[in-house]
Amino acid sequence: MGPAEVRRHARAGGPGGGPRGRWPSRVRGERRVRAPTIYDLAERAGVSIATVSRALNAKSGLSSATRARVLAAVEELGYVPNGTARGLSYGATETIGMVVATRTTNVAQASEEHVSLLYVDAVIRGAERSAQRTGYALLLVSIRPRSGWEAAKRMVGRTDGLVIVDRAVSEDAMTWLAERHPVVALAWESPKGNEIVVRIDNSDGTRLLVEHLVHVHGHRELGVVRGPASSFDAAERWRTVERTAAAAGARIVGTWTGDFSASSGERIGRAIAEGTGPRPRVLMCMNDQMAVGVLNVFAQQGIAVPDEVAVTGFDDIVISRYLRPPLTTVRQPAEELGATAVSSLFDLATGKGIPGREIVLATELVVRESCGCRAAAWRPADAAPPDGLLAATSDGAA
Amino acid sequence: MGPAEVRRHARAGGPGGGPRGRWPSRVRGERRVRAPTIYDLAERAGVSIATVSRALNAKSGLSSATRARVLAAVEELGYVPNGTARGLSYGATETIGMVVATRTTNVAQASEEHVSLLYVDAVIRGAERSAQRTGYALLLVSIRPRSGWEAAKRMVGRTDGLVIVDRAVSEDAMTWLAERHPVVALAWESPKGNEIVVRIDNSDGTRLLVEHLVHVHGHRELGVVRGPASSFDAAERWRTVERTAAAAGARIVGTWTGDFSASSGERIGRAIAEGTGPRPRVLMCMNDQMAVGVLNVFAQQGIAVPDEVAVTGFDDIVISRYLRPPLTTVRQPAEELGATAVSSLFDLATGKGIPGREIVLATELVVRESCGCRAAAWRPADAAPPDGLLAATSDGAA
DNA sequence: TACCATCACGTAAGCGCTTACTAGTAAGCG
DNA sequence: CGCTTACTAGTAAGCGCTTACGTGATGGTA
Repeated sequence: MGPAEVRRHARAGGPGGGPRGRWPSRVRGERRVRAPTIYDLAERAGVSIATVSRALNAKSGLSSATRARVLAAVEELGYVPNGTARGLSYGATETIGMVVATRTTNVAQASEEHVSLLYVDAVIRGAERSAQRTGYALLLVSIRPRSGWEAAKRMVGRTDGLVIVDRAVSEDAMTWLAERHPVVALAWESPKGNEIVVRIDNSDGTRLLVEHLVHVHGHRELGVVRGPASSFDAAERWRTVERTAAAAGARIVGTWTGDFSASSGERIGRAIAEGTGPRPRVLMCMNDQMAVGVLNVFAQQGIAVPDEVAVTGFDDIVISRYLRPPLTTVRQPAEELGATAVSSLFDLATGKGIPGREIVLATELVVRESCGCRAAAWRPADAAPPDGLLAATSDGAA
Repeated sequence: MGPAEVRRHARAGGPGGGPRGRWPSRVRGERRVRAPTIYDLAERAGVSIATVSRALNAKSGLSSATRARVLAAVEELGYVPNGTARGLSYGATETIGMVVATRTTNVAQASEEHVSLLYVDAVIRGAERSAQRTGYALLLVSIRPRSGWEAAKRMVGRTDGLVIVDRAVSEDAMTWLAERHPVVALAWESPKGNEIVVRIDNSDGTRLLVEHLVHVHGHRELGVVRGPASSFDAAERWRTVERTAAAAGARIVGTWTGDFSASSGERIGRAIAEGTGPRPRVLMCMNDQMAVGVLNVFAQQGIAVPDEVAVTGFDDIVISRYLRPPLTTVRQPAEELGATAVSSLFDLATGKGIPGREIVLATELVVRESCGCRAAAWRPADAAPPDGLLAATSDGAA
């Protein structure tokens, strides 16, 4: 076995290539060598590149001596496989794309918007965790309001599947994407095409919350802060409030419409505080962020929560438990949403997943104090359930 | 010019390849066609693949008629370039890797840890935003405590540069990485190798905070909740507290050591609340998360903040402004940190950046109410600066 | 009218890797 | 002792794209 001929076509400065990356290999005294390839490894170990590849990928049909020789060369040269080349050859990138929407580019507004991003951050984290478990990486791309979905399109050629979060693209775009790539949509209406939809059970959580307010606290008149008309979640929650309230014998005495942001909650809170009419005794906000805004204004205006007005939210974002009073809300399992999205993508890949399927995750009533319940004791970072009052599942049960 | 011969080497089921991805092209009735390549475009438009490539990349030397023909074919076929192939050929992936550390995998503990992740989330967001501006995507990888840095290593072969957040890898690993890839380290000590370090000015912010407590509120005795010994930030903040306190004529009357988590803050808060000795009148927590824990315990135990004990933090995480009382802290520009990291990476690429350089971002004192200042009025989502008392920059000034 | 830029496009090599196919060799068997 | 079988390892094609070179056609100039 003559030591394999190596160094093919002597890199005649032809097209493509050069050292790894377009990036200059030597900038201002920086020392960075050309990244070794399997050709270098092969030369070093005295084998062919096929053998190197087999050794690297732990394929069978190799003597352990040869394998050891190759792995030694890997150490000596500090070899790292070129994922791009691997992906091209192997036919899979081992990457999952995550497309999220960014509401604002405005830096001044950024800190305000942070609050609304907490939810997406959690989804991303869950997805990353799930992807990591199978050795995949997450390619993150955000889409600005007017920027179009070109960025999402480009992801098709760079990933093995796509997770679209929360209306980051239009319906047409979704269809286009799902026609040619495995796609999972989060918080989307029922699938029309190949995409798998993962969302939460808005109606169950909303129902539990309404029933808690009516049956435990005896409220018969509800105020509601609705979400934007464009939101599927907002619509579903509102529908359920109407239906459940009627069934439970309660009346809706006032509605306000926000856009899911904390500042819209503040606007509404101010309107209520400064209004002359009778205030509702309870204000159901259709998400936590608006509740945060309302709570802030009420604190400022000296309106006691929950004694004068009870306030509730929806989502259970991280900050809700740290508010004063801690916010009673419905937990939406954001991390699990992300994790489920990724595993559904894998299912789609292995043929186990059913295109066009819909997966609904359970929500959970989280009773804290803003509804009028009293925490009997504290547990780390959160309130214990009020003493015996409620039948519904409480916070931290998991 | 005879219409170019197309469809080379008739795909004889050879190695590699097949339709895009390892993923089956047809799962349970799902319709997904083989992704069109430039060969398909070339055939459709009646030109060669070189011409297609030139049209796609807006190169010159093409008649506008030909270009239009190619672009029409793109629309008709729904073509998306294969980023992997492009990356391999072009020599750049147009992707930036972001390596972050995950503290826990434990799902039950997850909600507790969320708080500590807020900071990293913000950094990621900033980086993504910055990358997006130049058409780059972010490849996100997290590293678990014991998982080793293999994942980071693999990123070298899949990205054009790496951002390492907050000690996600060891020093040796950092050196190894920086030797063969453009690397920016966040919250790292001074660079020893090629890496560029971006961090915040811990000492300036800490100094302002100490001086505020001493000169504005007249505190002469400070309690300090220190961070973990392993943290560079914690050490620097602590050093500055000691130095500045001495210079300002104040004494440190007690120190406790936490690990930067909210739960360690609760532990310490409990120890202080239940302890028999005299309580410090002010407690400087070296990050916000520990302050959150302290505040929670104090609320539970009926200790008035700031009247009995003033509490301060460091970081200005999102929730700090919504705590009761709103937390006085030092703002660390997390998003800017991420954005700066990415732009430094680009600088490194274009030769403008200096390897081994250190970039320090300014911090800002954020006076709210937990220090004893009183908000005169509220502004959206935050408190206005206390009336005339302070010289330091206040929150929301931007 | 011969010649030479210029333009528009085609040809083909090569990016680094995986893998089907092939070949050589040692062991097993009648 | 010739022949099959099982390993091990090499050869080369091909993944989809970019781009250095070539090559006709065109038009301008001497």
